[in-house]
Amino acid sequence: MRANVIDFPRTSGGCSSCASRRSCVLNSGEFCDDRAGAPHASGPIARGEHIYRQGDRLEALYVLRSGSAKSYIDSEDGLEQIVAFHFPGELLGFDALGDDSHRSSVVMLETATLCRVPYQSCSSAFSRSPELWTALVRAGARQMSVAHAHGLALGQKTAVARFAGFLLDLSARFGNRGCSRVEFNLSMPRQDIANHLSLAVETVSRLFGDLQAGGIIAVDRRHVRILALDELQRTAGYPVADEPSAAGN
Amino acid sequence: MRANVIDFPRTSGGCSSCASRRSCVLNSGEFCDDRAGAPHASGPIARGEHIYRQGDRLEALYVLRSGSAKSYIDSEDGLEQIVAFHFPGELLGFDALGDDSHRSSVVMLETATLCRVPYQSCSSAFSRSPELWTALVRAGARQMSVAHAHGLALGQKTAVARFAGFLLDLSARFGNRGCSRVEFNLSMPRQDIANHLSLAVETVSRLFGDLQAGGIIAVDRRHVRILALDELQRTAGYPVADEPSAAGN
DNA sequence: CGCCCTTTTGAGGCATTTCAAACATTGTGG
DNA sequence: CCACAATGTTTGAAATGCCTCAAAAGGGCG
Repeated sequence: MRANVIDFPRTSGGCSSCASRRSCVLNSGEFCDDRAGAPHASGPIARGEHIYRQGDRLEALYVLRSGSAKSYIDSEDGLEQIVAFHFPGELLGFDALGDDSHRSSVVMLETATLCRVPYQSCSSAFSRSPELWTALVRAGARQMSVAHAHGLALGQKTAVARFAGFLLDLSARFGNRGCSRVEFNLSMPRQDIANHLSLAVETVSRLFGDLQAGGIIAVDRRHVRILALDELQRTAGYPVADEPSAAGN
Repeated sequence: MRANVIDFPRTSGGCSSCASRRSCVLNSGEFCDDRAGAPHASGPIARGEHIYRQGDRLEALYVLRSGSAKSYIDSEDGLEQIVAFHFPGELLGFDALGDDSHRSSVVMLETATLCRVPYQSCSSAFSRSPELWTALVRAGARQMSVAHAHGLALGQKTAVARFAGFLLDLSARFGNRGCSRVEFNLSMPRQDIANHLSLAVETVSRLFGDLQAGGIIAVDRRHVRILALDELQRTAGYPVADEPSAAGN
């Protein structure tokens, strides 16, 4: 259990030398090697730069290799919603497969690198590398579950519960990448957290304060330490011990 | 424009005689024919019956042939969220591809029939019928966009806007199936609408009343007529003419 | 015909937003 | 290196949209 790192490692080169290999959606077949045509890291992409924008024609899918990003959608009436935050190993662009044009935009939260997977059609993708294609579809289906769970949280959970759930989600994802589950740095501003959870920035700020006052977390700017994981889970609505579970709606 | 039917037609037999063919996710390749092994209609499934439940192992994907259904998820803390309503031609079960177990449950809202597409693995599915598989993945990706849009609505739109958007969504989907866009029957109770939009039943009831009072719709139990489509769109937040569009969050 | 489920209506409460302003932080140019 | 501007964060007080609670009316079905 070497889980005390609080920042993602960064390497260059092919998959075999990739620090994010362990949690990479591509890491499930022999295609993940330093062969010609295999996925490879891009050059560094700066914070604020877009990988693609809503409406862009689908040219490639991407896998985040290092750094972090957010994807968001714009509605016809000018609303904007951050659909997800992304960390190394995660698939970007799946939702463009519907009609070959991106239905969301992706922008980096910090300097990052990514692997580009050129795309032409499902058929060619599958023919070229069946395992790769299979892994991508499975990752897409998982994203669907995440989206649904997020929708449930947005509609039915209180502000604290959503917020606690957000921290736990980050905790788990960092943990899965070999980083600490209880201490990490947020790569996004409060505003982005607020938008993602559909809360006012002020509310997010207050929630940080409340959880800290309750001894559940310790916050310093973007640095977060989880002091009472069980309490945080309880707050998020996850049954921890033998609690009375609330009936839905 | 023969769009004056207010109920979905029902037929039996193969794809070539399917009344829902025009809007079917399967209708994009030669696999959609009355060959051996091609998709075929099931016997009638009664209202309240489940096709599969959250946690069930993935054995097949389904396409709704007639009738309507809802899919919902249960959270660890007992909350339940209706993720989507389904109409003829739509794909069911995509989210199970992530780890081969269903992440949601599907139950019929009225007596229905569906086509079963046995599933073993992405590879076998693709090998057996590349076009079918391609169509399914594309449908899955489109569902992702829908889920994201729904999340945006849940978090950032007011109750009326969500409700109006819901009616417009139904309107469009009925229209795409050759039914009337302005007059239709709801196949789900108020409670289900409320849950899907994350509102209280009482609120939904009041919203029906409000829109009717405003002359925008006419309601009689589950029968709905849209009297002022443009007003409804405005209410939903869609820019109709040259309106001031609100800045997002 | 009567029971039960669905739908409607009313009144009050509360979680979260909105508005307003101070404060901290980072980056920039002098 | 410091002043200044721009951005990000925190805190307080008032406003509000939707929910909760309570109860009655309407329809469907045995």
